[in-house]
Amino acid sequence: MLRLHDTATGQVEPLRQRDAGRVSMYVCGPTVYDVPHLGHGRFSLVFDVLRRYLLFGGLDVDYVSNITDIDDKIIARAAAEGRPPDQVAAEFEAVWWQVMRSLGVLAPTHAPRATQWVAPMVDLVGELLATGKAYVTAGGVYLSVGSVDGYGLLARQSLDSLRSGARVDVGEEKRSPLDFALWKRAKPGEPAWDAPFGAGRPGWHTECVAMSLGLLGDGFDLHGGGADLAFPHHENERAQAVALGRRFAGHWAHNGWVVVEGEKMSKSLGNFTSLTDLLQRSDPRAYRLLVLRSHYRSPIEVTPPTVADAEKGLARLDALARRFALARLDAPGAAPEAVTAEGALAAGADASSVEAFTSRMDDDLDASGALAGVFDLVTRANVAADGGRSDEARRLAVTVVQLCGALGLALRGGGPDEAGGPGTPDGPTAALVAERDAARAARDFARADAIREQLAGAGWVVEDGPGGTTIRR
RNA sequence: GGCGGCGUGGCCGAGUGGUUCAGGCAGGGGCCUGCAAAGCCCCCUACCCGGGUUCGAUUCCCGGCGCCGCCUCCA
Repeated sequence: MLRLHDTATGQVEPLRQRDAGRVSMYVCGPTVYDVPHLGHGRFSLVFDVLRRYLLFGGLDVDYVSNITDIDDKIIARAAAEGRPPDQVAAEFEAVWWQVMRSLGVLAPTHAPRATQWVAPMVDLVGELLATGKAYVTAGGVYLSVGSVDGYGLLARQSLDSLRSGARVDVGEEKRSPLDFALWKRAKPGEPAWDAPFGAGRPGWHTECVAMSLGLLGDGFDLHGGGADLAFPHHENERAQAVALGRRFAGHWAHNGWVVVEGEKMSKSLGNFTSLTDLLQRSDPRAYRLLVLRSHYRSPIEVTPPTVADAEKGLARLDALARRFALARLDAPGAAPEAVTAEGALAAGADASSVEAFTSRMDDDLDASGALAGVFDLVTRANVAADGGRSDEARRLAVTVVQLCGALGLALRGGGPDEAGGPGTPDGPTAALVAERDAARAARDFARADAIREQLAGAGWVVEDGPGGTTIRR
């Protein structure tokens, strides 16, 4: 049974299910006003790993992750570029899904767009007004947080203490600095939807309430996102649900930062902040491995050296898959379909290793520890193979591939038909390989080395094994 | 000002009141190999500082120092 840190209590607690055998989770998705950055990648990977691990345990998972496609930033960018906001949103949403695919993130069960949920949001704001806990101003509708019991839970601070630190914007019509917009009245030229309290657009915090409750129902199991969403975003979502007397998320999970050279990543810090850049420069699986290597709540350093380190770790895993000609879990995309414990065992994985993996992961998703166990299996598999114990070796190697698959890591066994694999050498290249084998058989090592140079020049890594020369990219 | 987190061996990064241990990467030495690559073995080996609790603390408590984050849009 998975135990997971809950931001609301500050404790690691069992992740309870409202409906037996089924987990309902909501993860705050991106505002699509720009290309995704490393932080988007991290939360997507973290919650993908969580989801996969729940699936691994045989649970069904309803996974909802939204697209915020109407927002001040989108409007600002559209205005700056002289095009409609929905065009900006559509462009960056497309980039988003493409990046998610390349990271091997399983597609959400539902991926609602804010603009398609405006009607429920208008209803929700109307209900809040009816309770008297929300109020209308010239600029829109605000929620009075002082009327909400327990406001500050996720910040783990009292309302008073939050108030004392709050910065007050001049010119706002809020009754309290912490009150937040449920609805923003449209200024001329801005996109607007009709509402009884004035045409405008929803405030950011409102959409997640409407969509999570609408798609997953009251008292859904888990709400997640990056640590900076805990306050105020998630707190403000919770406040709305509480104000309406509805049961909201049963458990809150937040992942840690991406840092660059010791500081929170920011767009001003140049290199590697864009996820698309990272994925162009390195194996997308390396970022997943990097994320898996540290605890999900810890900050991670993502820099060229740490990425390179992860790529080398990946190479060790791939080499094992190659040695045993395993790893077909990557079809059809960059990541495997969900792997279940049952499926892993049926595929021949070692039961005690699966158990060890499970107990690590059950402990607040200790992926780093689980991964250490996997690397241990790599060594054991190689040792067994070197020692001629091929059945044992194969069982351990299968375990590695299956457990990596459970974490969403597709290993590459070097098969020519493998998605994302090296591809089949063309005729002339294959002829060179054959010629090199002949030269080695004839002990013409000068010729063999020359051919290796030539192949290396074309980007092939040459490996001589008992069965002859193999090459790979 | 309020609240929270972190400080581990060359680097990254887990974990724990006590004999041996994370794990990866890098480095050194060996084995294997025609040479490489891959693989295996061995070595390098830590817990910010000062008190306290304890038979014993890197692990618990207190204090200090340093770093980081949230309190404002932010993954």
